[in-house]
Amino acid sequence: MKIGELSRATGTNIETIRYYERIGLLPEPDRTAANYRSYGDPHRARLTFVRHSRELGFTIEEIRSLLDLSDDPARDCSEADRIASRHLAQVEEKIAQLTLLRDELTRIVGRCRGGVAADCRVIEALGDHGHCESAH
Amino acid sequence: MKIGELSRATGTNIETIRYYERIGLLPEPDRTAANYRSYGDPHRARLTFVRHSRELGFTIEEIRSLLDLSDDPARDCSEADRIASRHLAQVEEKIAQLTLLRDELTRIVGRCRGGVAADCRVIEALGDHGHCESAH
DNA sequence: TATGCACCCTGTAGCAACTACAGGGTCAAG
DNA sequence: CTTGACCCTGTAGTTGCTACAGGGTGCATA
Ligand SMILES: [Zn+2]
Ligand SMILES: [Zn+2]
Ligand SMILES: [Zn+2]
Ligand SMILES: [Zn+2]
Repeated sequence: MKIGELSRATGTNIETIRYYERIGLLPEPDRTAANYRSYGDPHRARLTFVRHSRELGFTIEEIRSLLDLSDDPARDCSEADRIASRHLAQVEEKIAQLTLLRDELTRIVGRCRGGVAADCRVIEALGDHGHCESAH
Repeated sequence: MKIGELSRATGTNIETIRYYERIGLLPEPDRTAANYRSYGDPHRARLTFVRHSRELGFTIEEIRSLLDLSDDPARDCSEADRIASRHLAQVEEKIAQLTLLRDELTRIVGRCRGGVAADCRVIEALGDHGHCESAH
């Protein structure tokens, strides 16, 4: 399969596929006589793994570790568990942070009664954290 | 006040202050005889506005628009309201997205029972979105 | 007077994870 | 034989900083 086909099969931008190869996340595929990249099913599975992990928010380096692990089927899987748990914790923290932000923004947006910039409570609130109710 | 003092007064990295000047977010300050930047209270207020807005998640371009607005006190403030509301909507969307992610990750992490990588349900789940319960 | 040290300057390069060209080659259909 | 779709490499841009390298300035101390 050529790169365009792999791109369509996995919903991945062609440039992104080449990028993953360049950084060593995907192995270099064979080439045709015309120097075109030629992929097989293992490549497709690996790229699917990468894209799905990215959609779940894992970083490239985390994915690299997870791939190393799955390349070595006899290894203990506890590292995968640790990586996923740590990532979950980060997502939970990010949610907590954004929730604080959302509450603060809701308060700020609600203060505007229209008028000129000089009197705008939104602009005033942005210039002074003292008007905030949380540490955000 | 010199840049180090402004840095301490606002909790902003010195390099960041110079960066904001370079991209035109902060005006070029006067210079001392030794070519050191020299700031006054209006600079401090402006930088405080920028930092607080950044902490609330506004982009540099949004902050640029908000600053333009507050530089022109007679202007109608509805644009500020629009920018803040749109940002709030984005934050809410991000929270919704991360919540889906969190639920999916929780499910995935919960599947690991230990053992070798070949049998790991975490690695299996990462390689196949078919195991997911939401669109995340 | 020398010298150490904290501070300041400019300019450039790096981070994450892509994305977007420019400038060229390949191949099948009409 | 040309048109169009596809492929190649290499480089530069995105966002919002951060980290030097390689220099200059200013004040206190030995
Ligand atoms: Zn207003
Ligand atoms: Zn605040
Ligand atoms: Zn496992
Ligand atoms: Zn999924």
